[in-house]
Amino acid sequence: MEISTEDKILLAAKEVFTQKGYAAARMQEIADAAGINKGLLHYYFKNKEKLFLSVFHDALDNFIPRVNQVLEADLSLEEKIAGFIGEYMEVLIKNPHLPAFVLGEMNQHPQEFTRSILSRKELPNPMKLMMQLQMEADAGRIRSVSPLHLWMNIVSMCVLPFAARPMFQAVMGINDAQYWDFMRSRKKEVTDFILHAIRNENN
Amino acid sequence: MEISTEDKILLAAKEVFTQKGYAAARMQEIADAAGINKGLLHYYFKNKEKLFLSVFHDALDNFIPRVNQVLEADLSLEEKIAGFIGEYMEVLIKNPHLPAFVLGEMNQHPQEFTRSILSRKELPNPMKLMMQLQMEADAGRIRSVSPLHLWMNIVSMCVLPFAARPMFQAVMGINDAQYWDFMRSRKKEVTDFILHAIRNENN
DNA sequence: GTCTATAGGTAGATAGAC
DNA sequence: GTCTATCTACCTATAGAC
Repeated sequence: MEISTEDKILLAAKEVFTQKGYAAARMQEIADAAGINKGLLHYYFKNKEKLFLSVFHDALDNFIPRVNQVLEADLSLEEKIAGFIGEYMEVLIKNPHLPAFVLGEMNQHPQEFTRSILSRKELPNPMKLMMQLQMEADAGRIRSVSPLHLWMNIVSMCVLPFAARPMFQAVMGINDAQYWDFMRSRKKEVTDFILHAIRNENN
Repeated sequence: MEISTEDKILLAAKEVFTQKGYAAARMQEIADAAGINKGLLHYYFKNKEKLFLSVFHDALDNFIPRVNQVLEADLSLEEKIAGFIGEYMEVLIKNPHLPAFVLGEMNQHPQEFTRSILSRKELPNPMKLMMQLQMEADAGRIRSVSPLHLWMNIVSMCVLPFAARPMFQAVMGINDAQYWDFMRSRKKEVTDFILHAIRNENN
């Protein structure tokens, strides 16, 4: 079972684009990484932009459905928060360059990104989680917090440590092994942190 | 009191570099934005990389001392956390493109970034805050939490909402005014969130 | 489908007049 | 200090043989 030329290209392109960004990526380098030549690259993907969009959308399509599955599941609030953080960080541990890549590119082309993301089949959908938060707060089972801020807080704590890795390691003086130890311990740490933050003080 | 040509260039370069990134930025566009021509650009800054580094380091030098001043001040834990978040977000509100720019560039050139940041006069210095956290936890005045994780949590909640703005607005369907309302309300919201998360349950 | 060779355009950098 | 003109290199994309 061979790996098709198209998949070899997509794999190589993912590597180069995520590490260098669209503008600095070179078609030659992608061809080299895929073990083919530039001509063949244009045979499969008419131009650089089309190849980039394939990589970019593949990344989102692998990501969004997985977290949505947790967000839309029939789980208690605590289970859902723990499940979301676990799933989200699991995907990022396997794709550690994804956050900086997506953040960088979408800020360099915000209007194209917005058009493009809104036309996708699936968007991140935190609505059910936010409704649950509101209900639990109304029922007095958790502290009353802004669902939108809480959602932003959860995503921030999951995503930023990947994107800020070079600064974090430099400032803290930690090596790669220590970084990954820290990241692995984060799933539980962030979950506990959030559950404590929304605990009702009257319990 | 005129603005010097060099400052006009730096200002224009900051705009173009922070929005397009190093690789996609064009010397021609910077020259146009500064109201001069390409030749003069090379007269003041020998090449593109030197111009970029001036912008990049100016950004960090404007940023790091301001937050360090709070981090190293003689304040109670609660005041320090509130002060840090307030100062950090205040700077970012005035430079909203900075986070995605810095995150993107440092991930595209991690080794150069690491060399460069370590040779700067001043690094972000959360040590005193982290010692305070440890002491308060040992004294039982706050819940025992990992200082390193807490530090990462605070920074994450401050920084990511700027870098993730296009995704956030698209997914939530909110306009620019609503986005800025949200961001302005975040200083207090994040501070409260953290203070609740580290509250000691036995109080 | 896969390759080589090259066209065509663009951008960083320099030379030199004023 | 500031400008115009130009050189040189590189990179995307295409043409065309196999």
